[in-house]
This record gives sequence, structure tokens and C-alpha cells, in this order.
Amino acid sequence: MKKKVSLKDIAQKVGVSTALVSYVLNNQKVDRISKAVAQKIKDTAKELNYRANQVARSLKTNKTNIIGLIVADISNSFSSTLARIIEDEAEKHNYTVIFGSSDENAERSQKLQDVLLNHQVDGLIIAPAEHSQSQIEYLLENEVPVVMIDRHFPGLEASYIVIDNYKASFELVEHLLKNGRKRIGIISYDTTLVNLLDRKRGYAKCLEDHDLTVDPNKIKEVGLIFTKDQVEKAVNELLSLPEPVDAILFASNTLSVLGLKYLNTLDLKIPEDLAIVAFDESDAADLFYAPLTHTRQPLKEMGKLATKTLIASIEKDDTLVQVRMNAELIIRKSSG
Amino acid sequence: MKKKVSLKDIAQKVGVSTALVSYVLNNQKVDRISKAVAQKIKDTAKELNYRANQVARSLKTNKTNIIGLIVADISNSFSSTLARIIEDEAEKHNYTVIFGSSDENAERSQKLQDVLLNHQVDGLIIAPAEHSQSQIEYLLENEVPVVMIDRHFPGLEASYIVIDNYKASFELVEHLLKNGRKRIGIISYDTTLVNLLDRKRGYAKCLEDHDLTVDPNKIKEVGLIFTKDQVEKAVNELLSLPEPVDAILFASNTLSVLGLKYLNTLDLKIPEDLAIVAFDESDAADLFYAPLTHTRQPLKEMGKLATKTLIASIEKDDTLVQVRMNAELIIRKSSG
DNA sequence: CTGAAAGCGCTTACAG
DNA sequence: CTGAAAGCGCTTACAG
Repeated sequence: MKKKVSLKDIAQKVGVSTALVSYVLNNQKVDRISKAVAQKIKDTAKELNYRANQVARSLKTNKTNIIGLIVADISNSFSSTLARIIEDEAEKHNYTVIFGSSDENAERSQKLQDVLLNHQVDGLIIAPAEHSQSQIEYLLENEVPVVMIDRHFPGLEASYIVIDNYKASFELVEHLLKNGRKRIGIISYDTTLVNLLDRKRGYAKCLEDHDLTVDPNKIKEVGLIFTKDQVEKAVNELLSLPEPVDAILFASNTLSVLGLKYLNTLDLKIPEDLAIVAFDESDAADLFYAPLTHTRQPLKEMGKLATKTLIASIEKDDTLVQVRMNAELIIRKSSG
Repeated sequence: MKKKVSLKDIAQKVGVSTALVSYVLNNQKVDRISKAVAQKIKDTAKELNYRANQVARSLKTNKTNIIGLIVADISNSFSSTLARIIEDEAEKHNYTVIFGSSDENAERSQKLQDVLLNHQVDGLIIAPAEHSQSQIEYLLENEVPVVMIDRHFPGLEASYIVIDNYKASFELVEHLLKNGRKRIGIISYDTTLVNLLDRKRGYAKCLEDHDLTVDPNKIKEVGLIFTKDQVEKAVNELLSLPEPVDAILFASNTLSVLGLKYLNTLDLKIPEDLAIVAFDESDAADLFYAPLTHTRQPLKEMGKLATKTLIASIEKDDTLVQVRMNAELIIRKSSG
């Protein structure tokens, strides 16, 4: 790379101190600097194509204006949609975002967090992986601004923006029951992440409230990654019970897409033979011949609020925001 | 944020110079430093939970180990898939990625590029927006490592990794012709981006080669963003020609999904009444009742090569890689 | 084997 | 109205 022009270059050319140049280019002490000199400095900066070295500034000010974002997988539409919303909100406040994908793996997320902290990010927005509570605790102990999104660890004195997964799940099941389904299966993940546990709880509670038994055989849990075969197996098992399910609740986007792809290969008609409901949206679920009844998370609000909360915390150091938003039930054809 | 521990803290505690601490923690001059002192330094670093300040290091070394990535829109699956591949490859080489979405807008991408350069990224991977050639030229003049991906500007002495769009498009049309389609429409973008012009060229050339006239009424171009209504209008126009089209080529992922959503509302059967082919993949196109015949870009290879090329250029300063990869034609039900 | 010192490019109290 | 100077936390030639 070519030699970059520095404050010093401008100072020399104009014949003033670097201090003055710094003040002028940062619009500081405006009233105390002669218009003429200020203009000359600005002109010279433009002429030399000056570009402030943010790294040097950061070292001095202890502020990078970079937000670290840790998601499960940036290539997943849930994560990337959130990333875009966060990017836009961050930009409004003059922050840039540096990201990493944890693959739901605590080791990876630890490494990512370390790298981001080494880069002195001003704060972090994290969709925490399973077993990563201690990583969040580390941030809290070191007073690093952080807000969790999508999932959180109950009991931590940390900001988070999530949805009411329990309620959303309850509503999906209730809707199926209203539509006359009696044997509802659920395919979720084998995990201790609260958001997913809440989805299971909502499912079970709704059945109980309607005096139905919660049958462990109707609850399937697959791995958080590399789930394709497991989803197919789970669907098969639900369909080959002595009394096969007449409805399936998929606990995520990814699961429903995998499930639908597989169901497409079977000789089954949705919703006649099987009703489907799912968490989250996707073009795929829209284009499926029986568009999916699903839960819509207010991603825009979540992403914006998370970013605002983080920035407030970075800039004022005193915010604790714990929000559980309501998801919306979107009823379409797949639930019969 | 809490006070961080620095090299100096370790040096003081151990009773050595910061230089020595720096050498030890960076595994430099290993042979010249006494094992005992080295071990003590390492232990103390661990004990104090030392975290290297990458910003300070960057200022000194003029290297941030950050790659800037500018895509059209990180929330779009094409961009986010690429982002993930780049993330993984970058990580292997010890780089992190900071990203921004240009929305296909040259002003936005200029601003993004400026921000990323201010942050002293070591290099940039860019899917350049229309009319942003001068931005790339600026990078070249200033010897900032850069590689373009997905699109490029012919004539620039810059690295790029793209696919042979002309050929891919030609093949899609040829496939439709082989399947007996006679009146093939195309829906693409109103843009000067070469990759899309090439898709149009391939379409036209294939028709000509088969002694078919290229009918301007069958070529529809919509805006690069906010395209929904325009796609619907374009589909309508193609279907209400005196001699309606019997096949449509969608020039992107986004276009095909919008198109299929709309076609779903019409009383048309794919592929019987209308054949569909498209660029790029998506879950949506997979799940559609007539899975789409499409062009598959080797995204993995492209992303990896782009990242490797960029890093080589950062670290050796002498690589020019211009690659036009072959896309694969995936034949499925939608083309009849 | 180890340390003193310079310097990366900024910002910012302080002095005048 | 302006400048000299210190310092952010590192790295790295140089000297011993």
C-alpha cells in the first residue's frame, strides 16, 4: 500500500501544528480558530486526499466505533436478516460491524469473542451459543457492553432482546387444536438453549391445558447442526407411530425447510393428511404449495432495539434492557 | 469498560522490559530468551488475563488483519452465503471480516469503502455496485489490495472472481429450446453491470444461433431494488403478448422468487403452461412444486479463491488473479 | 540474554 | 488564536 497522508503532512504544508489540524478536521474549538487558517487546513486536507487513521484515533480515544456481532451462522437467513438490520442501525450512529459465526459452538464463539475483543470492539451483540454463559459473564465482569439477542441466559444481569417463545409456541399448538388436530408432534433441537426449551414448554403446556397427554414419542429433537438426516428420521418416526401424528410443529426455519423438502418426497398432502406449523418465515415456506402457518418474529424491532441498547450502553454505561417481545401468529394454508 | 491489562503491567510484575514481554508473547527471538523468564512472563500474562491490544499493534505494524467486505445486501442469501465462505477462509489465515451492504448504490458503497479504509482494513473484497468503477480505481491507485467478486469492470488491472455469465445464460436458453420452447422471455435488471449484460447477451446469442429473432418485447428489465411490483408487471406483460411467452428466464435468485410468488397467484401450471429457468439457487426454488432448473454458481470456490487471492495480495503484493468460473446447469422439473 | 528508546498517527489538557 | 508535549499500547531496530 502507498504511504498514506497524515495530519503531520497537512500541518507541514499549511505551516501549523498537528494539534490545530486535528481540531479543525474534527470541528472542535471552532470559535477559537481563525476562519482563514481553518479553511486552509480543510482545503489542504481535501487536496491531499486526507483520510483519518481510525486505528490511531482508537488507540488514543479508547474507542473503535466497531460493534462485534456473533450470530449462529451468517449464511442462515435468520442471522443475515438480523445482521442487516443491525448494520443499518449501527450506521446511523456511526458504527461499523464486524461479525463472526459461532455455529452454535461454545468453543468457536469463545474464540470469536476473543478475536473481537482483541480488536477492541466497543461492544457486542451476541446470539449466544449453548454453554456460553461463562463467556457472557466474562464480558459483564469486565464491563464490556453486551446485549444478547434471540436467546439469553436467565439470571444474568445483562441486556437481552428475545421473543416470548413460550407464548408463541403455545399459540401455534392452540391454533392446531382449534383446527381439530389431535395428535400433534414437535420437531425441535436437542439443546439447553432457553428459547428452544420455551418452545417445548409452550407446546406441552398447551396440550395439558386442553387435557391432552404429552407423549414423549411425539417430541423429537435433532442436533443443532448437520440436521438433515435427523429431521427426516424424526418425520418418519412421527408418521409411523401406532397412531401417527396429524400435525407437526417445526421449531425453526431451518427445520421446517428441511422437513418440507422431505415431506415433498412422500405421498402426503398438506394440510389434508398432515398440518404443519413453524417458527419463523422464509421464501421457501411462502412458496410451498401450502404456505406455512408460522410465527413471525419482529426482527426489525429486535435488531434495532438491540443495537440502540448496545450503543446506549457504550455511550452512557448504565442501561439494562431486558425485553421479551411478542411474536405474531400468521395463519395460512398449511395448518388446515 | 474496566482498565485493561497491558504489556507494561506484565513487565512491571515480572520485572523485565516491555520489549521482552512482547517478544515472548509473540514467540519471537525464542532462542535468545531464557526459558525461565519466558515461562514467568507467560504465566503472568495468563494470570492477569492479558489480551493483546490489536489496535496498538495495528498502529505500529500498519496491519489490522481485518478484511473489508462490501456486498449488495448481507440479508440476501447470495451475499450471506458468500460472506460465510469468506469468513471461514479468512479465519484460517487469521483475518476477521468487517462488512457493509451497498444496496447496489454507488454512493453508499463509496461511503462504506471510506469507512472501511479509515479503519485501515488490509484489503477489500467487493461485489461492486453499478457506477462504482472509479472507487475500484482509487483503490488500485493507492495500492490497496482488492478483489472483485460476482461482478467486475473489464479493462481494470484488478483481480476478480466471477462466473461465465454469458455461457451460463446461453446454456439455460439452449436447454429451453431443446425442450421445445419457442417464445422465451427474460426478466433481468435495468443496469450496466457486466454480469447482467452478459446474461442478456447469452440469451440473445443463443436465440440468434438458432435462427430465432430477439424480440425486445420479450426482454424485461426491472430496477435493482424494490423490484416486486416491476417483476409482477413484467410477468404480466410477457404473458399478455399477442403471442405469449412459453418460457421465462429469471436472471437472479431474487427475481425468480418474486416471479414464482406471483405466478403462484395466477391460474398457470409450471412447466405445462410456462417453463421457468433461473440463475442461482434457493430453498424456495427447491420447494416450489416444480423445482427450478437453474444455474449453480460455484460459490464455495469463488469465495475461497477470492479470499485467498486477497490475502496473497496483502501479504506478497504481487498477485493478479482474473478468473471466470463455469456455472453448472441443474435441470429439474420447471423447464418441462 | 536483556533493556532503553523511538515511533506508529492521532487527541487533548495545558500554557501562552 | 495557536503550539509544544505527553501519551494511548504496542513493535522492533539497536546497543550492550
